Amino acid sequence: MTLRAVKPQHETRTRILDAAEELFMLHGFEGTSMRQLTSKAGVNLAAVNYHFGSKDALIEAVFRRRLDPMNAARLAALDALESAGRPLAPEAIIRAFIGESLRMVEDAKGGGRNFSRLLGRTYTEPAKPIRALIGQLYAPVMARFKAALEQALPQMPKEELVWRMHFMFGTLSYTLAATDTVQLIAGCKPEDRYDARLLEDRLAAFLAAGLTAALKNAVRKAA
Amino acid sequence: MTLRAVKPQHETRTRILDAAEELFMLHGFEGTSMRQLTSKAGVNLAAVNYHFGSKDALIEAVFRRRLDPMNAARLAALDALESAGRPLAPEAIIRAFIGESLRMVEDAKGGGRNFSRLLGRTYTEPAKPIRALIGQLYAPVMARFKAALEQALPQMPKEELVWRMHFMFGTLSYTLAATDTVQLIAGCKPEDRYDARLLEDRLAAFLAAGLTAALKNAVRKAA
DNA sequence: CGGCGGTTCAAACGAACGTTTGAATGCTAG
DNA sequence: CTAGCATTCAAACGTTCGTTTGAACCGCCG
Repeated sequence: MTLRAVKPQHETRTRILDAAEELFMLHGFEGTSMRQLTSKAGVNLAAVNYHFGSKDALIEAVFRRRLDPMNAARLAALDALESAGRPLAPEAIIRAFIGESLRMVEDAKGGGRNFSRLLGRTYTEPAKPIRALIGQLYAPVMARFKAALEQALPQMPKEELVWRMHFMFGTLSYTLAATDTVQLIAGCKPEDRYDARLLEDRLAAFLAAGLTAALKNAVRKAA
Repeated sequence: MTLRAVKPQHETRTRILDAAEELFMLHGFEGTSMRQLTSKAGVNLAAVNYHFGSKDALIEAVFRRRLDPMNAARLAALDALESAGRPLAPEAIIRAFIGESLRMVEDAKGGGRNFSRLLGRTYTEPAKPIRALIGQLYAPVMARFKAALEQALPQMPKEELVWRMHFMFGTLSYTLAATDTVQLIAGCKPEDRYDARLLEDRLAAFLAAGLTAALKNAVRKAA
């Protein structure tokens, strides 16, 4: 509990979390073994069970370390918007949501890029405990942003809005997870892939247009 | 090679493929064991190695069974469009691409729904051999649709189009993979989730608006 | 200086992994 | 009827899995 304790006290934990972040991203949870993980982290095999209790508890810790602050930042950004001017543009709300996560992609040094891709692929992970965890961590943010969008688009049928939000999260999560897939389409070098500012502009324009698209007849009838 | 051979000759293969489709979707490739898989399929443990050679070869077979016909159907749909009228609307091109996959989601009985979700989560799978397989299976379709969109949107910078196509595939794959996540946003019952017609209308409207959105200043400068 | 909590370590636990084997099975062709 | 072939089967292969154990190590406080 003195000088030395302050730094290395959690150094092993941090090294484990960083290694887990990268390996989970690369091979999935079930595809990553404790032996790979502890080996990459440079710690003893038993360290994970000592510090976290189990592999499942480690998974939760990996998500909480980044997701809690990120969602807090999203809510703060929305707070700032709402406290300023009255009528919120849909695109401003979208930027409040995606900005924080895209900035994380840029942070390759701090491991944010690994986590971004991990998070992106986790959205499509159907394993029950993980879905439950993600749902729990996201519920408050989801509710706030849904309310904000409902207010910004009062004429949109609620059900249509739900679907369009679903599409938006899909686009974002895929963008986070598979930035490299652009090459499959382009067939060329990446260039500015990690310029968060530019990517946010591109994505915000795309999403805002989709979100505020005119209603089709069939859809309007179903509502 | 006579009567009996026609049906049950490949019945074991089919049962394995169906079980693999569902289990890979639920637990991923590395998370699915041969023992679960053969047990669910109701076949002997050795059957997979006998009929397919290895687990990896089974994975490839699972994708080829559905993806080859689906991409052929996409190309056929685009052919039909191009042979008819000259100027193609972007939304028509989009529908040619997404229609076939959304119709597969509806086919819960034939296992198409399982495969849809498997496919959706595979887009964010970074494992090298799988990315290579997917890339190989999709390359021709990607090239054709990219060319069609370039022709339909001649004024759009090539690089911006690449990104918007990336966003589109992301939205589609997420929609296929995580149809249940709508509940996270809506917090209510699913209702018409599997009405492919309605879903295609919603998605096509969203994507067409995003694809043809006005260019932002920053983005235009970068191009 | 002695020992005490927090941490690391090598070693081992039983269970489950993908794959292989060689004998049994059942239909087909001669 | 029988020889032959594709398929199925139970059993075992060696390896790796997540977790547990008990001893060693360390800097700090009494």
